[in-house]
Amino acid sequence: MHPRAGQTKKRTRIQAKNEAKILEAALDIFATFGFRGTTIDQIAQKAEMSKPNLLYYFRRKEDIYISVLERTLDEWLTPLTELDPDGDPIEEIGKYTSLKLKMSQNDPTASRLFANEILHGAPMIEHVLKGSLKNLVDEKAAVIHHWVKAGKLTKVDPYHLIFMIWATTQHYADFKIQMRAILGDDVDQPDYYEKAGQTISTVFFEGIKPR
Amino acid sequence: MHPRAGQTKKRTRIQAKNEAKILEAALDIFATFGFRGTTIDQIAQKAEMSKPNLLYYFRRKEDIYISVLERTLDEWLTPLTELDPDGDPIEEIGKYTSLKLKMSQNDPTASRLFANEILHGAPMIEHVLKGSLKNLVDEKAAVIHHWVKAGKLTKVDPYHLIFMIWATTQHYADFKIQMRAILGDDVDQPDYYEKAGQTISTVFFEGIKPR
DNA sequence: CGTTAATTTGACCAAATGGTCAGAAATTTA
DNA sequence: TAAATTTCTGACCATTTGGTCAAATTAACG
Repeated sequence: MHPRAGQTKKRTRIQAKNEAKILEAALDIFATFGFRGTTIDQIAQKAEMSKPNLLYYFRRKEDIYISVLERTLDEWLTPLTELDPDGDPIEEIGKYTSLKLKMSQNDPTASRLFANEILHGAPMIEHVLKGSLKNLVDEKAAVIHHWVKAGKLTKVDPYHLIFMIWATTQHYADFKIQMRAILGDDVDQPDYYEKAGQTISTVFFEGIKPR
Repeated sequence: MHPRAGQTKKRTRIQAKNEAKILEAALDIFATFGFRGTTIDQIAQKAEMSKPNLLYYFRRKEDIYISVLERTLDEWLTPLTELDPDGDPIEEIGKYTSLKLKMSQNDPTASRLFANEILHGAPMIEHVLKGSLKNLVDEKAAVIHHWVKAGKLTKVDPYHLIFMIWATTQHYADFKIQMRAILGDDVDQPDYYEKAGQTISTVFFEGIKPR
């Protein structure tokens, strides 16, 4: 029987293994070439199986894509959920920024996957953006707003601050090729990200205006 | 005779008009769907001409794409060239940031076009990135380095500072759909960008740590 | 006006690609 | 081991799409 036919049916060992293999391969390919730029054959080749066999597990290309997006999304949102309202504002934002930067360093494909999707109008995950993402951001923006009101942060708009953090950190995943063109292979060494983190921290906390 | 056959040949009135029409249409489509996601038919339709007629002016899809990239690139690099070594550092960086943000507001397609190209590995413009872009950035990074040495800026790495400015400002073009999902239609109003500019300025100049 | 050159189009082709299907091979289960 | 079920594959199909071409139409020019 087809593995997707019944959702309640128990998953086979082979099924679990192959689905994982496909999704892992697909993440890489989709992140590099986007949805339309990716062919099923590419994924199949990377997952070391024939195209019809891959289509035995996922009926349509779109199904693979959505699965990959969903699977990556949780991991992607987690850091923001950990922003603690009761913690020290500077420390909390520092931790969050640093964590996001680390994710750009260690798993740039996830960032690129979303960048692609959003650039193309987010046709597949618009409802997620307007749903759980919006809710989460609204919640954390309120936390930051509270910190500002309490005088624990300079007066800034919480939403734009969050956007700035996303922008600066994800830039290190999405635009790494541009950085490599400018700085050469230094960008592949760990101390590159250390320097990035230092600069980001300094600018975010102190600003560039000397005192 | 084919218009592309002889480069030195004078361009017809019709030729100039249609080429411009094509490139304008192509910018929009390529920025939205990327290179592979774009079909010649889409561009032809938007430019209000038949596909074979479009191919009369540009032999291959790639030719259109490269033309669009080249045409947009100059405009894209101009602001950085205007960073004046003899000006006041804070003022110069402020002007640059504000100009880039305005460009994201008024011509987001250009930003998205490059974001797409770079995300996909910059296959068409790698040589430009390693050439004129690298040179320009090296030059301006030296200027910033000088400012830092002179104590006119907080101690930050010039390259990472430039990357931060790119990231934050271009984010408002590339990720506008995500912002709209979170903030609604406010993002289409002018005071949205004003608020963005204020927040960016505050963070960049003062930092978020209250004093 | 009439000739020449530029422009436009419909019809068409070949390759790429998403997806199907009948049946072979392998695995599980009784 | 034998039947039942799952997994896998080669061959195949339909559509999309980049690109060609001969011929028709229009514009330019002497």
